[in-house]
Amino acid sequence: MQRRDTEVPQRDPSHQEPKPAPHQPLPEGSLDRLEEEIAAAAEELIGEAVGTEQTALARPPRPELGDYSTNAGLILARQARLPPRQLAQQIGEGLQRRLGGRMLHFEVAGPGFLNIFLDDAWHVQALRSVLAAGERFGAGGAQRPQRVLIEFVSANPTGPMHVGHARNAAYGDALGRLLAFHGEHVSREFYVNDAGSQILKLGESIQAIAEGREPPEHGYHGEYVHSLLGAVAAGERVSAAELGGRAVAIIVEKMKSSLARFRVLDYEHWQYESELHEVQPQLLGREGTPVSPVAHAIELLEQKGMTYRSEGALWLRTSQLGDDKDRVLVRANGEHTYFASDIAYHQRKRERGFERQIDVWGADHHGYVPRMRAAYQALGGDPDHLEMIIMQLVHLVRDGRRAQMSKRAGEFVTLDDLVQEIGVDAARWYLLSRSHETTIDLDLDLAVKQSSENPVYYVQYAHARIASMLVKASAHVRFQALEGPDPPALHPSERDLVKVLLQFPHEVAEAADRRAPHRIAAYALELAQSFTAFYRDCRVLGAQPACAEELRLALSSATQRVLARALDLLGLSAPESM
RNA sequence: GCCCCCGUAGCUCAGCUGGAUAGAGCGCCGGACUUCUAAUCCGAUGGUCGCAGGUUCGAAUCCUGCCGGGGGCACCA
Repeated sequence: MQRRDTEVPQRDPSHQEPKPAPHQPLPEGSLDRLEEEIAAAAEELIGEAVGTEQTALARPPRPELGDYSTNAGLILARQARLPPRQLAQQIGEGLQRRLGGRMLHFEVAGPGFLNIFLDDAWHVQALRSVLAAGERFGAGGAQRPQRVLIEFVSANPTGPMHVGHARNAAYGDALGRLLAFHGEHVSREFYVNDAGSQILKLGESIQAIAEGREPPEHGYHGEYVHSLLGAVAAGERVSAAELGGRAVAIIVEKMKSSLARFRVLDYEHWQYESELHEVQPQLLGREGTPVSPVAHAIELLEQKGMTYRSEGALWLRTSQLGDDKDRVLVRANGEHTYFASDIAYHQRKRERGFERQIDVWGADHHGYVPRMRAAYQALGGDPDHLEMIIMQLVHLVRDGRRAQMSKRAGEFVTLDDLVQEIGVDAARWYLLSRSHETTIDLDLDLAVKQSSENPVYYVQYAHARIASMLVKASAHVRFQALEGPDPPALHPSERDLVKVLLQFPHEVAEAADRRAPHRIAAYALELAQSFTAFYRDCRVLGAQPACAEELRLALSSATQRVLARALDLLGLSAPESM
């Protein structure tokens, strides 16, 4: 074993840092630590601080190329004024002095890669660091935790949620879980568009059907409207507006239960658009009297000189802030546009103290992005603090051809249909294992047929396998601390599994920073595969010597924990048995 | 016309803030169940990374142009 005091990187030799307590070792097995050592070795050579943003510690494509490789020699060659291979060689020598026996040897390869070969003790120590982190392994990597508000789904309350909403729901929910685990303070909201003409139309449609008439032109048809007839009692005379309001209440309740079944974590707040038009006692306007949030936002924009009147309407100068043209806030007929409500909503969110707002929108809203960003900026917000994530569409495929999703044509797959047909886990995996930036083709018949082959079950199976194994083991082995002597030699599959586990914090950080939960799905599959290979190659229960069994149980336990975490981040279940 | 997304194996998709011989799942073909869960495993097949230039030691990745697919360009929501 290396002496610890030779391994502490001394970035500033003149500053005496307190030695770490013997029982609180630095996370020697962590990749951050390894990167630090590489950077330190490079700095020692170059004699100045090096930019490590560009350098990367990677897993080489083939095992013969070592456990890890770094491109530091290539990236820093210019700064060091050395040929890349020569620099890599010297960094390797420095690293060898720092890591001592933990590094078996190194090789310089290709144009200047430094390939690093680590010994078994390094891997065992790495596993210990994973175990020591416990449930927090991979958590809390956020640089500076912020109050983040994610608004997602926000389906119009005029009909059922379709597969597009399902994708939005799965994504927004997973992103929320991911950011929270990463260390952000996450809130979730659903924006209910319960104002405007569409709700009136909905009321009129229900009225018409209740009275045996045809719904009005551009009204709502179909079974779904029939299911809302409970909003009006037999013989009762109510206005279309009132009826529309009642229908919204019913639909929102339906959406809540559908989302809960889809395992979407509860929203902190359901924001009704209509409330943004109501006078809020605590919100004082220019005149010193209470105003509505919409009026408040418009006043602010007027004060900043960002509005003007033209053709009877009130306009916002969004074209000054990157939009193609100016946009109307108040129409000539005196009604507010949807845009005005949305501005008020975003302003309220900011005033409520959210430092970052993430809106998850459908692809059909992408043209809306520049004006919203402009408005946010016009109100004094930092445009970088408003993220509008555009989800690409889910295309319905029937008989190998794309079909338009249309309520009238019956080509309409709802969130509930999807859950009923293939289940929550398969549906979520299907929607979350792909980037939100790519369109998805959904052939429901095919999805049903293939649902049993969904890779999600492979991941869950690995989890269940470990669970069942650990139940058998727990009676006679203590493994959590991994206190025994290191086993004689690790199997390649054991070393590989350790390295895949070590990747997890990095994967979480990447997925969170890039708003890309699908990376977690890819990682979960890779981890399950590595575990299965390990399970195939290494007998766990009863392995000899005892320290080998202890290590393998520890490895299994750590894997189970990370699998469960990855599944949870995607809102998937982690069954104990299958 | 302008803007956004996509084009990678038979299919569905990863990889895209530049790294080594481009990956996975499914499908297809051949094999493995008295052994810790066979919802598994092993092997085989499978690619002009849409096309053409450019930048670079190095391009699926960055830049430009083109082709193809999808979506959006309201005093609708």
